[in-house]
Amino acid sequence: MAELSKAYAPGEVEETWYARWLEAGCFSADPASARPGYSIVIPPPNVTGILHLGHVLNNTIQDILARRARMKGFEVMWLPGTDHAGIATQNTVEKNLKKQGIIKHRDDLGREGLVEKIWEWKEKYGGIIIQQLKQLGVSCDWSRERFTLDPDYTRCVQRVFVDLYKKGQIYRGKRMVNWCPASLTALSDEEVIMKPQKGFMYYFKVQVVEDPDTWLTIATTRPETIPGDTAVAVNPKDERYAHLIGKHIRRPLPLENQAAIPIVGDEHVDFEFGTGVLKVTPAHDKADFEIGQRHQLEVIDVLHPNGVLNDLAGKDLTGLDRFDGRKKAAAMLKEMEVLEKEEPHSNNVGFSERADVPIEPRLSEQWFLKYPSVDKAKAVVASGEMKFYPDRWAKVYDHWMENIQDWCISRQLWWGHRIPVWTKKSLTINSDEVFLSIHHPDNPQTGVVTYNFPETNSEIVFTASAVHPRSDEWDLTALTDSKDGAAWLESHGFTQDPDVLDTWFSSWLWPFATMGWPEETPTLKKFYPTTDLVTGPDILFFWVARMIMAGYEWMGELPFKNVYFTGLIRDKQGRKMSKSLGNSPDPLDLIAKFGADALRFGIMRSAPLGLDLKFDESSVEEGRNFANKLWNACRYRIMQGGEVQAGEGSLSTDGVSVFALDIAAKLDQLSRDLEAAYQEYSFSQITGLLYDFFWGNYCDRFLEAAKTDFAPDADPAKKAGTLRVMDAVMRRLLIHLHPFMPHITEELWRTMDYGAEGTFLMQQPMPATGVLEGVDPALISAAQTQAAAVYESASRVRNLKIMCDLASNRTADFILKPVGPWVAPVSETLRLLAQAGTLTVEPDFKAGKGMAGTVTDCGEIFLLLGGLVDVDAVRARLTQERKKAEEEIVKAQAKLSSETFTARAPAEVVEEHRQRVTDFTARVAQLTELLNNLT
RNA sequence: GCGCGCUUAGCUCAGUGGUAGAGCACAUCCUUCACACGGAUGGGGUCGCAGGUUCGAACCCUGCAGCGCGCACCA
Repeated sequence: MAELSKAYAPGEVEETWYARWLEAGCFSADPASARPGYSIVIPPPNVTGILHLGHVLNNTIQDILARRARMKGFEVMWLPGTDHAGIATQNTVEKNLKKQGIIKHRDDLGREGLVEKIWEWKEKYGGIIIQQLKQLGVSCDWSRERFTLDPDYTRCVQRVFVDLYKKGQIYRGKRMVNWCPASLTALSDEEVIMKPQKGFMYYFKVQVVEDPDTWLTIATTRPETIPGDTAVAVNPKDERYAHLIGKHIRRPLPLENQAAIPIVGDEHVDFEFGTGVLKVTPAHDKADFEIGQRHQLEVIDVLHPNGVLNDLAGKDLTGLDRFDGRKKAAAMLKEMEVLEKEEPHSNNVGFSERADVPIEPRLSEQWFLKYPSVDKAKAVVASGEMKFYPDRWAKVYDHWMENIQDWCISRQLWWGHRIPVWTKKSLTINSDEVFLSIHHPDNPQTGVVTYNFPETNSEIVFTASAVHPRSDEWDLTALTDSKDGAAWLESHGFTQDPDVLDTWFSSWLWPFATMGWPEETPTLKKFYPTTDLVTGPDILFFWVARMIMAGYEWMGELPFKNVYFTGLIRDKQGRKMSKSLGNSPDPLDLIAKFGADALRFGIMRSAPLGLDLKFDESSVEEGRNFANKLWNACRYRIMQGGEVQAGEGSLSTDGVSVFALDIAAKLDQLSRDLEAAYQEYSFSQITGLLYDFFWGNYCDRFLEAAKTDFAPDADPAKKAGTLRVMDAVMRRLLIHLHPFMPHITEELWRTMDYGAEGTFLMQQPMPATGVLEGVDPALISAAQTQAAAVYESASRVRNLKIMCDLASNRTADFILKPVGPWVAPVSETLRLLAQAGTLTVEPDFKAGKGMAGTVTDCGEIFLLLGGLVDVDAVRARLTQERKKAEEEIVKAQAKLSSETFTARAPAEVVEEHRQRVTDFTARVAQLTELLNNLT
């Protein structure tokens, strides 16, 4: 055993062990292993991301699960990787290029140029977060690192797209979508966040064309869209307006085109809201679009994609941003004297999650997906086959699945998986064999035909649609998931769809696309489905739900058995971590300052199950202190010398003190409690158990008690026994602590020689049985009672010392009147723990006058310091104690005197109360005697 | 509007029906040969409010309030 420094310095230790683990291949997963499989796929961080505390929490949990599983005998695969994160990454790189003055607009580089720049960026910065994760000590199998734009991965995405298309789950359509005017792309519903906004409600009046005396008042929050209005709607049941249906009003804007637009009746209109008259702008509102469909209304789009008003908005508004246009339009209405009022109004507005600007409902041609395997995905959680922790998220999941909407999967971006669809327009019938086969009688016009190209060994899926009924012109759509197929299409004049797929359309394949799908690889066979998924509830719909559906659709099985949802990390005031607030500490700084183990333990200790975590640096400091304490406990063991008891096996109890037996019993209890807490993924409970055991029981009690056996004149056999127990307990404690604090435990394991040279703690099997297996329970129980009594008594004596105003370092002499013959053999330990000069055991001791004392579980203990005692203080203390005991008696007796209690409460509860009365009565008697002695 | 969660010591949180707990912070004492990143002792709580169930409620039920989250959304 080596010497240890007085304080633990984590820096070098952590680096060294991580390098050793990597070198020894400790993290690599072998699909051929005979051990049962355990797997986790990492939630892939954004490739341009840097490590933040959310990652620390999430990956520490995964590492704990992975390391524990390894020790429990599983072949563990933790698969790491990164996500290309379409919008976020393209935005980041574009912004950066603009900042550097390389481009002003993405078009300056063009598609290929920009994508090339993003790849350069990815190569340069893409690995940062992975390197940072390594500093945290995570045990991912780095040889399996994947990226969602790897060639193999792309092939999976394309294959899935083609497959869904063939199944009729994917379609293209002109729909109202959520348009981000900043990123210039469509978004899914999940990427829109509703935010309460303060704006104005504008009330303006319009004249009925057929009845010039009648004016209608319309309330709107968006007057800039008036030029796009193609009707006004009223509820047909609304008596105020029903008679006007079919007539027209004059649209006030644009000034140069004050068209007459119809008044239509539509049930959608709520006559309680506003004036009960709704302006209908089919191009810029989802509900309005639907009204437009019902009444065959014209669609007038008055906005450019970037949110600037276009020519159709009229000469006064064109060129203005939508928000400036709003003010201008309101001003114009006012000038026309049709603006009746504007009043402050709060409403919810959808914002683009990424760009944080209000989204614009916009009619555009997009690809949509009807989700596959919905029923199976719903059932697997509802039935409990897949478990959510905490399980309340199952309800949220269920609700979303119940109301599931088609997914807009196309994005008008360049960074991502390009949609594997090619088109050729206005083809006329000719001798093209492909076309002829599509135009087969069984597949008239729109059928899906798969064609295999022998020369390229690739499959292409075609559909054809007539440009006009009975015309000879056809539009062809072709899909392929192969490079050869793509090449064939390109060379035959087909053009690929310019859009890319939503990032999540690749992420949802993560659990199997990373394992070699569609081949039936050994990895898939061994490690799919994965065991645990650890993620945040914020991506429950984005990712988790979709992975479940994808898992069933292509693997025929669920992708993971358990999902653990972490909380959000907030600052001490409960605010979200954000760059602008500057309240987000850099994990690497924390690691440098306190060590990775300290960060891991600290964050886990303050992470309540299923709740947000309020982070404070002091928790990491506590982790550091804990590590240091552990270090010193081992250091103390080393200082005692003697052979270390390596290896497992049950503990011989010959000559072992009650204190040693007690700590061994508590260790076995700890092992059981930990197992139960792991079953519930209750990490704060686990850290609590470990902390209490080590600090409270092992250090504060056992280690101090053990010092009796290490005194120069102590019995060598006793010393050996205590050391034996110390080693057995510390050995297992290191095993239990290892998943949380891998580096320091590995270092101590080596230093203490607990394992054979060249082996690692991280590869140690978790012992299945307790160290006291087979030991007489009565023996253990007696030891525990005695040890507890000594610890309790020591505390009372220390308290007595302080009451008598004796400083901690003052020695004082005591007399102990023992409660039984077992006390004398442990009295030396009690003396040590109580910091007494002498502690004389005298069964027949009779206290004299003016003698301070205390009642303990070992017996009455008196202080032999007559004249120096602050009698008043001791009296006050004893009186207070007696009062408390009397109150307890009153409480217990009150219960016992109730007949309903004695009749209805369980017998053991009643008995317990009787016992309490007896115990406290005895205590009161003793305290009274002590008080009498005082005067 | 619907749903979910939270409310316990100054702070962060444990505590699923039977004696209210921990860590930190605070106060006092102690550098005693594992650790001052430490030890010892102590003070501190009508368990958000109001009802109900029960012999007994921090815990179960109902209502209310405050905070947070999710879904939906009316121009």
